[in-house]
Amino acid sequence: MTATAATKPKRIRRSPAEARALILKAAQTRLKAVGPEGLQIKEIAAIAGVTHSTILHHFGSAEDLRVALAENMVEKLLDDILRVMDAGETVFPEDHSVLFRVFEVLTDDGNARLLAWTMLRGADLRAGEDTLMALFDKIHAGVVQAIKAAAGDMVVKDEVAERQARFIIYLVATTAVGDGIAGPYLARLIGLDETEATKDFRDWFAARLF
Amino acid sequence: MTATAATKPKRIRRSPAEARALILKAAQTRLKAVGPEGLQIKEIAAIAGVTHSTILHHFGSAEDLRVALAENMVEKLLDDILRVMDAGETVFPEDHSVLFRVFEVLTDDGNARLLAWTMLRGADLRAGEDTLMALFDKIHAGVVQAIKAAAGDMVVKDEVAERQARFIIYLVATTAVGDGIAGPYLARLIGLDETEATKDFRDWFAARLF
DNA sequence: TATCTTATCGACACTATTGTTTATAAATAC
DNA sequence: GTATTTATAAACAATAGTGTCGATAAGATA
Repeated sequence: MTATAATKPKRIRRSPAEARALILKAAQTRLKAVGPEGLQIKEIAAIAGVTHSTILHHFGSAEDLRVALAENMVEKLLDDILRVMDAGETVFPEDHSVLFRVFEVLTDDGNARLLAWTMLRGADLRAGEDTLMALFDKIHAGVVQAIKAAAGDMVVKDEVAERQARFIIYLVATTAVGDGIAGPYLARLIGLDETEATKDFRDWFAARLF
Repeated sequence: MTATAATKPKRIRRSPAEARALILKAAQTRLKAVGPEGLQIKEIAAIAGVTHSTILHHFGSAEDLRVALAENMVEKLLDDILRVMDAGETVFPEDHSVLFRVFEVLTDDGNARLLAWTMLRGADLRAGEDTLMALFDKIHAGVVQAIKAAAGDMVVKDEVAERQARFIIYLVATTAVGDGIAGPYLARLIGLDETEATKDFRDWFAARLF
């Protein structure tokens, strides 16, 4: 509004990496605001302050942008979980922070919805699979350790613990995804209030994981 | 191809209820084949053997058809579960058939995907809520009974059992929904093969529900 | 039989979204 | 300073999917 600000804003030329990051962030904002059905490139472009053809230039297609966003999210999520696991001395099962973090990111931030949306559209989500599997391996190792810790004096065979760890991870992941999508609806039907459907349920769930 | 069959098939005029049922069934077929993203009224119309404007006539809009389909599915699912619960003498926790039925309907028939799709589009799914809540109440009662049975000689307070039953139902529902959507993807990442991700996991899950 | 209702159809119109093309300007290299 | 690259933009084209309209015919009612 100032006189000096009246200088017409010229074109901003970003590096590809910067542009992609900017657009992904705008998409993330849009996702949280209106859900995955609002994820159309014109809207995202408006938030990012670019035109929709710029997005197409960097991502190839609208679908590819959504896939990139989902992959980006999964990777950040796993990374985040690993950091929480590494941070706490007592991870499982006394400490519920890891589990809460999973729910927080997937449910509360709308990422489960994005993930579901992307998958329902038949996207492959294969890119970066090696990275993700490596991250999962680390998480798996942490859970195995937690299982043995929870067993106390009892000796747990490696194979048994590893298998159980995979099941636990699968359970947590599917539950968080389902919670993120159908949680509010189910809670209403079943008769759980806000607190019960989130904090109470998550505590109850965490307590009986091991 | 026969000469007699050459009689031009006249218009078939159905009752509204019949027409709706026919269309819903076609939509269900299409859903299982290609997932919710293929649920477009022209495709459904082709399967049902009617034109897409007939669908619009009976359901009002394409979105309303999807909502009707999802509601129809939820109601049939709950009804089905109740029937399984009533049928077996020993329901929970020895018998896993109820749980397996939930996964079967939600995951294997693609209904979790439909449900998620409908919810992600922001549909309300409020119609028939009273009916659904009544069904849920019955299921809840069955689960409470199972909890007490599982406790054996130990006395379980009504309040405690009822609360736990709600959590269990919530857990099963969210898990099945998440499994139906992200199951295959997660299984691949975690390293579970087909059998482990379905039968084995479901058995393991059922065994530790109570 | 005559009349009325409405389920069905076919063709068309509308809109939202994606993708394409051509031009320009901002960095970078020489 | 000149040339090259390419990120950005604006206008245009294409498409898919939904919804509308008028006409027709199958039953229902009298």
